This record gives sequence, structure tokens and C-alpha cells, in this order.
Amino acid sequence: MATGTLTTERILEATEEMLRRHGAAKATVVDVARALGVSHGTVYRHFRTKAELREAVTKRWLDRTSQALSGIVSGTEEPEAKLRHWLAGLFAAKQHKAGDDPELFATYTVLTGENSGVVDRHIADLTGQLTAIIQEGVTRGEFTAPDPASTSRAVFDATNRFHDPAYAGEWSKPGIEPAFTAVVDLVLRGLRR
Amino acid sequence: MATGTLTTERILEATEEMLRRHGAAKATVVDVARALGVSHGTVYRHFRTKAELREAVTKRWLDRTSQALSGIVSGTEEPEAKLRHWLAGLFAAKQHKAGDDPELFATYTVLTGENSGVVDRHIADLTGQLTAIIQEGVTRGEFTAPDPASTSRAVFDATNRFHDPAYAGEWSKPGIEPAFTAVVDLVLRGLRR
DNA sequence: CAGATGACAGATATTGAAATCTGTCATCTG
DNA sequence: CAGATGACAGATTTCAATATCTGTCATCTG
Repeated sequence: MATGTLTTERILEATEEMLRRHGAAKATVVDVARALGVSHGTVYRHFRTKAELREAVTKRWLDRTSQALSGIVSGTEEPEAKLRHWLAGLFAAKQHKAGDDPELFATYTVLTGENSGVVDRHIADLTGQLTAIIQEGVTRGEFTAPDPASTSRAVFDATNRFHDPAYAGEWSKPGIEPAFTAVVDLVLRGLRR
Repeated sequence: MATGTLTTERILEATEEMLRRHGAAKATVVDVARALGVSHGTVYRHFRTKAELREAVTKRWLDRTSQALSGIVSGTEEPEAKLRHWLAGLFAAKQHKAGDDPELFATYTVLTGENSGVVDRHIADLTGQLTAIIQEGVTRGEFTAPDPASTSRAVFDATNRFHDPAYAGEWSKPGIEPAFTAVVDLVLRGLRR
């Protein structure tokens, strides 16, 4: 299965595949090496430890969500619509990841649990996007926020139930949509001038 | 150790003691019976299963929190101060339970995880108290809330990070107090007329 | 000689036999 | 005879032996 040169990228792809196939607990470095047709020692030339390899995979996975949302931030909507869409987009993305392939989602939940540093940086990314939206709203005179950065963190925290994987089990229950809307409405009322 | 008659109450106390001593995983019905100086068969005359016994202990534990907060609801403060104090009281109570005896808190976190029905009823209790506060605010013309019940749930959800045991690890980190204040401020701005 | 290998030591996970626990119930006792 | 007991079957947990994995490194190969 040694197609082309062995790049970091190919190792990451193979690792994702093994995680998808075997789950977080049983995906081993030996498995990854076998899938790539190399010895496991070779994988260790690209990643110092298994933890580092898993961290890189986790980062890739989280970055896909950040990227999808960044389009909304740079869009041309009104700040309020933008904020609504961004929050709804984050919720919908998580809801789909959790609902479409629960096993894979559970796998990544384990990985994010192991890599709090990556998660913290991901959250910093997301709240950074939120800050940009809120800052724009303040500049346009539509939002009030003495400190957009801490307000964006408050908005992120207030909507926790709709993006933290710990609550994934509730995202498919009836009544979750109105609950989401109620929180977003409350938060938006709090932001308006 | 057979002091007095064997009441349901005494079994619950002994069970709490065993949970405190041995943790959720190792507290057995045999232990509880031994502590009470009776055979384990006797415990089963009071509780049909071990799960039922643990559920009763869990309920008692959660009810203590609800009771402590209910005093604030029936107090004489202004609605806004009342809501602030209630949310701060809930947060402080959880923070102390988690910080003062982390092992016992971990034990009860396992128990609440096992007894979602009890937890749901506990949450219904708490949001009921919140509804009373918000209703009072609406009646006095200080709050806006088309549907106080769903608004109270939104307030509860928005402050999740400060009362859900899943976040207990963050309650002792620096910066948690301002984060709490930021969310409460945002929520209160959203509630005001 | 840059990059890959695989044998190896120590750490971690798996497995299956033995020990303990849960829940029942026929029997006992005050 | 109301309430307690403890032997018992089946379920669950523990524990130690065994197998597998991680990470290193001296050696190999194109």
C-alpha cells in the first residue's frame, strides 16, 4: 500500500482511517504503519510520540469546523443576522457530526478529551471569530459591549449546551431547537443597544 | 451497630457513609448491611434493588441544594438582585461541593450520571424556582419574558458552565469569576425591560 | 548517507479463572 | 406472623498471567 512518498499528510490520513475503523481505544501506531505498508519505526520519524500524532489528527478535525464558520464572519450580513447564523452554523455542524456517525463522534470526543491544549486553541479561534462579529456590531452601533473579547466568551459560554460534545446526547432530542432559539434570543437581547 | 430500629432513613445514612468511604464503584449493599449490623437481605426489604437505593441517596443529595436556594426565591429582594443571588448561590454551592471534597463530588457525579430521571426532576425543580423569580420580575414590570417558563430554562442553559458537574474542573481556575459575571450580566441585560 | 527497518525493554491492554456481589426465597425467630 | 436471615444461582468484578503496544536505537539498504 506504499503509494507515493511517505508524507506527514499521508500518515494523518491513514491515522484518521484507523480511528474511524477501530475507534480511539484500539487504533495503534502499528495499525497505522501496516496500513501504510511501512514499519512502525518509520511513523516515529514523523511524529515523536503517539500522543503527538493523535493531537495532529485532532487539530485537523477541529480546524475543519473553524474554517467552515469563518466564511460567515467575513460575509456581508448585518451583525445580528451574522451572529445568529454563526451560532446556528456551529450548532448544526456539531449536531451533524454527532448524529451522522455517532461512533466517529465518540472517537473524536475521546481525542478532544486527551488534547485540551488543542481544544483551548480551537476555542480561542472560535471566540476570536465571535469577537470579530461583535466588534463589527459595536462599530455599527447595533451592539453594546464594553469589552468585545470578554463578551464573545460570554456568548460562547452561554451557548455551551449547543456546541459542547458533553451534551451531544441531547442534540437529537425533541425540543432542542426551541431551547437553542430561546438562548440565542436571550443573548441577542442582551447584546442589542 | 444495630442502634434503634432499622428505618429507611438509617439505611440512607449508612449508604451515604459507604459512598463517602469507598466511592461509587466499591460501595456494595453488603457493606451497607454490615455497617448497619444486619444481613444484606434485610436491606432488600426496604429497597427493591441497589439502583433504587442509590437513586434515593442521589435525590437526597440534590434536594439539599434545591432547598438551600428556595430561601432566596421566597426572599424580599428586588427581582434582579434575587436572580443574581440565586445564580451566584447555585454556582457557589456547586463550587464548594466540588472543591471541598473532590472525591465525594466525583462519587456523586457518577451517581447523577446513573440517575438521569432524578437529575431531570432536580433540574425541573431549579428551573421552577427560576420561573418564580422571572415571573415576579415580569409582574413588577422589571423583566420582559413572553414565556417565563421557557425563559427560565434559557437562563439555566446559558449558565450551564457554572453549574453542570461536567465543568467542575474549571470552577477552580483563575478567571472563572469574571467569566461567570460576564454571562450573568449578559443574561440580565437580555431580561430587562 | 538519508531514510527505513525490526529487535528489544518497559508500559499497557487482554483474557479467563477465581472471588465477590446482587437479588431471591425457603426458613427461622421473638 | 412480621420481620430478619443466610444459602444459593447468576451476574459482575478482581487479579495475575499472557499478549500486544510504544518508543528507542544499532543496523541495514538503495
